Amino acid sequence: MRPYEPAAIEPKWVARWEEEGLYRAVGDGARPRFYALDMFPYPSGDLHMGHAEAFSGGDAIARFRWMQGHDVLHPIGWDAFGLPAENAAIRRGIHPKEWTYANIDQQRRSFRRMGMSFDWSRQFNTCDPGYYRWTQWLFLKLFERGLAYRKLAPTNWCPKDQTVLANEQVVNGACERCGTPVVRRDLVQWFFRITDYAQRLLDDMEGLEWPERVLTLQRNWIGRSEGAEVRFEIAETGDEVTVFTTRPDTLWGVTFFVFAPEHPLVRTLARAGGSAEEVGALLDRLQATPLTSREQAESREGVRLGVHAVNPVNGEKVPAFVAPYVLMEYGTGAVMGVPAHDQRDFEFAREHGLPIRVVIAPEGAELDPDGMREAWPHEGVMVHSGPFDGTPSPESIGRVTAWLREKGIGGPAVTYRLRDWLISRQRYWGAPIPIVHCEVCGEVPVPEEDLPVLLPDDVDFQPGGESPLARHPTWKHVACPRCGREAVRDVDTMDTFVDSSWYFFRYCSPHEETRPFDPEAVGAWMPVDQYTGGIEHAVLHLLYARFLTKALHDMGMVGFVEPFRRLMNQGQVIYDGAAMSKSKGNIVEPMPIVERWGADTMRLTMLFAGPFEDDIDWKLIAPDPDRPPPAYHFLGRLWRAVCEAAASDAPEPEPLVRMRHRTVRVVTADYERFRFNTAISRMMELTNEIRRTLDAGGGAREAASVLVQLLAPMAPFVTEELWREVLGNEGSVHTSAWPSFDPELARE
RNA sequence: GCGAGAGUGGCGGAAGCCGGUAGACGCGCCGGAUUUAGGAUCCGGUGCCCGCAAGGGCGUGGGGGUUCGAGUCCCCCCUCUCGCACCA
Repeated sequence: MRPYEPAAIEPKWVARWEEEGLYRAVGDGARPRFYALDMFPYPSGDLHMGHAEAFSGGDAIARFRWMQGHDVLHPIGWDAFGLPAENAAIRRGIHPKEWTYANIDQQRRSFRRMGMSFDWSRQFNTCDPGYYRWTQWLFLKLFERGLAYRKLAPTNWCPKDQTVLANEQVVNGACERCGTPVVRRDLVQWFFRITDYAQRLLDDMEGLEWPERVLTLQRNWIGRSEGAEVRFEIAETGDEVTVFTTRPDTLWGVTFFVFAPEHPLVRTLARAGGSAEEVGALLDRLQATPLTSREQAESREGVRLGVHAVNPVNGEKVPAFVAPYVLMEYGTGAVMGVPAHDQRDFEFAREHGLPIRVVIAPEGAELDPDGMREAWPHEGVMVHSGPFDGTPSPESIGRVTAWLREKGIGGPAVTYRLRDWLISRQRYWGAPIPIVHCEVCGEVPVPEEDLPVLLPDDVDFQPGGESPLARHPTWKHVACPRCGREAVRDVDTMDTFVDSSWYFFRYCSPHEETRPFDPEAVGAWMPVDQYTGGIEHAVLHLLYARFLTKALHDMGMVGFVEPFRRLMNQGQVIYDGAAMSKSKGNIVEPMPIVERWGADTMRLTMLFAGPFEDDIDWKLIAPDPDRPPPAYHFLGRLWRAVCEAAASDAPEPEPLVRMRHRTVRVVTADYERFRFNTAISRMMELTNEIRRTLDAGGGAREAASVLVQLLAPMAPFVTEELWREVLGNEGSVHTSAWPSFDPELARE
């Protein structure tokens, strides 16, 4: 009997499978289609442990579906533009292009070595002009429909990376990529109008088979809030100011009024109220304050504007303030102050000596405003509220809202936390925004036939506050496409997340040269049946991709509104309780392990370590780097058992027959639910039973054959070698028909 | 604070929706066989406590409840992880 030697068998099969064209998606409709998608990798180096984990699971699903008779689309490509590659290239003193393509080559080699069942004929990189011309094309389509627009807005600026960031890319007030606290900058930037889709992004979650965690994250991020809007008037100037509130039932408790510092009326009202100097000083100070420290300061500072707001429900005049605790980005940028029933307003009132008026009373009790130590934000009965006295809480909000509408001073309103997606980047390594700025014509889209707007290679790409493209001597100077006068190109590039928000469409027809994708191919393959990737994209990529799909749907380009039917998140691979990182020096590389012990061992170890969505602590799983990871021993046992079983023609005893059928039943169900770990444990049991049977003189050929098939999606090499060379089958185990079971025999 | 999820041997983890011998499978450890040797292979043992043994007792974060029967269902509490966090 030959020993189990992964290094001797694995490379051989990589070559054979490619020769035989085993993993080409056909798309002829002869078999049911299955689109198995893995989040495409970012080429920042060789594959890491996270890739090994994610792709082991994604590949198992694709192979399982293949054996079940599906026509599987399992593509691969590279998310190749963006900051990390650019920063790494700068550190190494080489061109981002060179660095990126070298990494792609390396990752491609590693994927092949691992035996991934990708359809290599469909691969592409987002930094290739053949791809990004269509990213630019999509920008133009969004622009046409008013979904891409430019505005002056306060933005999150990363001082280290020298670019603006989207809200989704700011984590705890710091740059998602480098951890530097972001500062505020007012800049004219391009945005995608994702807020138009806020409600649909919420509603369409209903039909998604996604982990609850991810849906919750998206729901929170969109942050729908129901309430009312109410129009106040500024007594001294007659300006009308609308506020949003979730508690219209507390309107009779308003004792002051507050504007966000960025509110457009603040400076004029300050002048009108005689507080221009003091207010100006506050605004100047805030302008220089990083967003983070401003958000974290829970101070209740504020300045009296000197004007008053008129409460429309009772005509009372209350003093107006400007205060940093009110955010321009949420609601209308102005709020009514109800200290008795809102904690922030309570603190503000105490700080500034403002009256506290109780208008909601707890069941059968009174609140004493002077004795209150905090606001009372709970339900209760309305008091001191004119016509609404005695109205109990649950329905009071609706009644007051209806009344506001009748009186013409407000009405129901919904507000979302979601902000428009800022997509401009002041960096080199990205797709140029296909717009020309003309002094006469304004923002002029680059004509479709002139796409792509090529990213020039000869640029000093050091970040420097404005886009490096601006420093190129000639690139930006063009004739206006509309009037022919001298004009300049937009010098910013697009956020990498724009590139990745549509790549899954491209896979369906990757060689299209006259359009981004063939709608027919997209209609046939999509939505994606199974999407595998990390949870870190819960409110980034996954939200953007959903938005873009809906936009394409509205343009009549696709017939569905959700791109990913089913989503599976793998856990992280950590080491000794902490994330692997260069600074900690605890990085374990997957490829040396693959070279030494085999890809099958690597894959099976990942999948057996625990539930797919749970984190794996590599130190606990494989504490000694010089000893084989645990799955290696199992594969050796399997190898010997199958070799022995193949050599015997003795009849298979009934207990083994039953176990064989049972295993097929349970393992099939486990694959469907991504329960790789328990599937493997079942196969280990079958392996043990085969050994016992053989030792007792029984036969186990059929059981061994079934076992090899069941394991094939997770350990493609050893099973192929056993299937063809040991069990003597003609074709590949990976195109063999998934074993069936007799329900009678498969009973427990 | 709000939201989501989780607490099971020395360790990773099993015990589906719908209560039925808790700890499958594996790692580690202990003992044995084979071997020049082994980090190779094979066999046996391994939740905790008492006991030489037969056997007995205790066990799924804590407390209570429902039930013939609870890791699983209900109530209260504790701990941990992850999001969001001045969102009006």
